[in-house]
Amino acid sequence: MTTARRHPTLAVRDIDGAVEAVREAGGRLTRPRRAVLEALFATDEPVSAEQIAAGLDGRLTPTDLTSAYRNLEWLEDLGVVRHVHVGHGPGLYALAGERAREYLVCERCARVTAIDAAELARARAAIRTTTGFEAHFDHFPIHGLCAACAAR
Amino acid sequence: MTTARRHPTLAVRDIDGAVEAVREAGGRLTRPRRAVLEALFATDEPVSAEQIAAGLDGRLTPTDLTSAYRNLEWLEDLGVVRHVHVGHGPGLYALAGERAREYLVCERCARVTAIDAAELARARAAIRTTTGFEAHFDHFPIHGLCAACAAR
DNA sequence: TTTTTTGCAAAACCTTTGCAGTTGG
DNA sequence: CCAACTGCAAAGGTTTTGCAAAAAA
Repeated sequence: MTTARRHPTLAVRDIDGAVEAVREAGGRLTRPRRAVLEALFATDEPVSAEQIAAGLDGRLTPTDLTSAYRNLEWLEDLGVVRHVHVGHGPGLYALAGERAREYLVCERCARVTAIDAAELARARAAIRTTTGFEAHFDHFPIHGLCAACAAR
Repeated sequence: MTTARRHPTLAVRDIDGAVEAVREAGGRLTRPRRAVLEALFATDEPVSAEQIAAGLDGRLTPTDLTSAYRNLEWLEDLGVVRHVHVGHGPGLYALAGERAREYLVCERCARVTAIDAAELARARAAIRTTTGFEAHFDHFPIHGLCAACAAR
């Protein structure tokens, strides 16, 4: 789970697309590998390596935790997976190609809000203008006060 | 090192100001407590608990790591200290009252840029308008590509 | 068959906790 | 004196590493 170095996003629509990407990269489609991919396709929000290894809390085939971590890293290098840090807990993994999402975390009520990356276009433009940075919020979310908590 | 819950900033200009704040809070000025404060005043960038305990790599009186953590947490509750997460390493601590700084981390070259919080006013305004969030970037920095890395 | 990948155990890393002993006020 | 705090040791939570065994191609 590295911070620097970013992998080009490799969008895959379904398991078959992911399998193709794995093959194309010269990787093998092992059981844990498939299990990790199936878990990621079975959820619509970022999940921890532990949840993935547990088969999304029992709904899917469980896998060894170490294998989950290794495959998540491998798939992240491939560009198929990415991970985000929400708070101080474990990193949360998701498919990189999913409709680009970015996260907002309220530091008071701890609520996590996911929004479409497009919604932050103006903010990104402002950051680009004043700092030269091309910012994104899908790895470290935006922290602050949500509307409700800010109103007090 | 909690994420939710935010402590009101208590700006102190120097060690004496910090000592006064400690006293006012009914706290004792112990040796480790003073050592932590001295370390924070002796550096102009966020430092890890380990660096603080090591007396900023030998330049200051070393302290027990656990005491450093406990005092940092205590001082953070007081509002005198805050911490920021830059990448995947340990949390980095700084005086909360220092000229408000916010951080930008390049995910390619890993360079960390500190800027005055005021510079991000327009970005914050854009985020407020589109999401209702009152954002700040002194706990989780802004991630993205710096100008140099984005240019390629 | 050959190379990749697994599964387990163990370590690494950062941070917190328990507790008997020390110390600041 | 006595509550606040320390220092050590030990545990906790997350992630990585080593290595012999298993399995994909």
